[in-house]
Amino acid sequence: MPDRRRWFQTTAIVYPNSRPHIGTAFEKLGADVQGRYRRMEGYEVFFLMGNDENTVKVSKRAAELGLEVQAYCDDMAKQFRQVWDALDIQYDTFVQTSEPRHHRCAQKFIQQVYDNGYIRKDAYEGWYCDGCEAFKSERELAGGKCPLHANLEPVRRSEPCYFFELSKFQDWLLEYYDENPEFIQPESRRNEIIQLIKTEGLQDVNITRRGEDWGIRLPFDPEFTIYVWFDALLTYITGIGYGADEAEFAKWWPCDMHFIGKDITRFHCALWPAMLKAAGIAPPRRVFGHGFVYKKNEETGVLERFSKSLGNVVEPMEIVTKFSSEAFRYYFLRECPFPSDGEFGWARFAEVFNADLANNLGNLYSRVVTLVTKNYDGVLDGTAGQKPRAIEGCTLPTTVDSVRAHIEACRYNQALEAIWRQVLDPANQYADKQAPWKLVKTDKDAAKAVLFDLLEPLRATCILLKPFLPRSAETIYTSFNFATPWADVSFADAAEAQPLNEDLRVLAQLDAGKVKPLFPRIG
RNA sequence: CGCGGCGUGGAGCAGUGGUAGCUCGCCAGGCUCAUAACCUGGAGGUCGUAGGUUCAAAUCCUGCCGCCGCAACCA
Repeated sequence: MPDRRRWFQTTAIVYPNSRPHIGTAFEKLGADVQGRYRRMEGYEVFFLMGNDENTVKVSKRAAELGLEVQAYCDDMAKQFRQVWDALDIQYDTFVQTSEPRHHRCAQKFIQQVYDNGYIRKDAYEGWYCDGCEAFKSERELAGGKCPLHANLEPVRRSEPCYFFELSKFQDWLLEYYDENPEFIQPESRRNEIIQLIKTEGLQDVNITRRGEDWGIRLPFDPEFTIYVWFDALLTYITGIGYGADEAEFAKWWPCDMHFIGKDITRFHCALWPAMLKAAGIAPPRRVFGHGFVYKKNEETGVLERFSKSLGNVVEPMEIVTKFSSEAFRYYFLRECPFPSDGEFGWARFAEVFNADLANNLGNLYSRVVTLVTKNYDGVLDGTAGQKPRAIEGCTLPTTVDSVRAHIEACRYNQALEAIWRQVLDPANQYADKQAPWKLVKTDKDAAKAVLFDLLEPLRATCILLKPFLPRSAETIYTSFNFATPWADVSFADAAEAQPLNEDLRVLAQLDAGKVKPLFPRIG
């Protein structure tokens, strides 16, 4: 057991050749919930994000726009961060791979791997397209021609390069997977990778490019630059001090969770641990390959991949501006299973928002506040030191345990479902059954007790929702004088009623005795 | 036989051997504190298909059909 529980997590490093879309945001969101949850649970958390800028595509894009590459990268990084900030992604560092620090540390790393004897100079031979000025794989040349330059004949070409000897790590990797069943998550992805390696095997990979101006120089042969994958993965260690601040690096490494898209599991589950092993560094603890979000075509009902050519890209800011970051967060976390695929459609978005946020949570909050305000002037006398009675169908300790388990397995949609079905629904049912608005006319104390009971599921919900909807949960929670300060709440507090030192009262700002709707219905 | 995933009431999903469940939508009723919100009840499924194993299969096995991902500006 480490003396202090710490949690280091990362999200995939993004190519900034276009602005982030919903799918990119989905990943950041899933990681954010995990990070916020771990913080609540007392972990010291470090959340690393960044942009992958040392690629030919980026320099081309900058050239198209007539910008200096660095200026272009800095501007994109700014734009990305604006989006992440708008979505309340709570990250601790944002690495740009064009930073001098990253360059230095990456060079140190590759030198180490070279010194350890896992990089060899050889010749790369393949089909080269003069139009693209790049090598093309057999697959890309299906039909014998480059799909982008059908008028040109691909030529056989050979050129010097450096190979990373990935094949040497195949057995070690399979062993590592075997000994660490949690390494690749979810399980379906793990099976996929193991199967892939067993059937196709791992080949040595060319990790250099020649004749590029933009990128990181190979320290032992400056004619070459480091190929983007080898360089990008290093962000995960250069961002926490590798090669610069060894104490800091030792504190955070190995990584507890790399969040990545399912398309790049190979790089993170095979290449990355092998690179680290080659440099004498421990492999990461877990890699989580999340699913993709597809766009539901509102007219045809067909699911499409977000793509510029289809013109169906939805930018996160569009939703945040129209609705709110909380609405954005809720939809994707509740509606799209993180471990597998999900879909986005405007109609569905409104449906989910209205049903769960407006009608259920928002309405429960507003009916309770109104009842307490109207009938008791906002103060429930005599509730100091009291404990609420349990509501039928709502066993908080059980629910808290299952929500916890779901979050730890990144099953965010199931965590949210549990909160709604096991806490909020019973609360609304209890309200209806006890009818405190009626009871208050005959037995004011009994009605008061019912309202006091109703506040408990609301309080627990806020705590459980804190990683998911940080703003709304805070607004609701701080509408009352609950005992534990918002900044200090943990899941354990949600399971057990916390007696107050003073009578319970409504602190929310009211307009004519009513709260402003937190989630105004759409439509 | 490249690898992998999916096919459950109108829509979206849960359910890995033992009376088919949830959300939305729809219909009827109740309530009126609340954001025309809330609560109760109902209609609607032979769980893609054909076989097999079993006392018992949506759930295990096999064949077939259909859809999708892994290779392309794209997470």
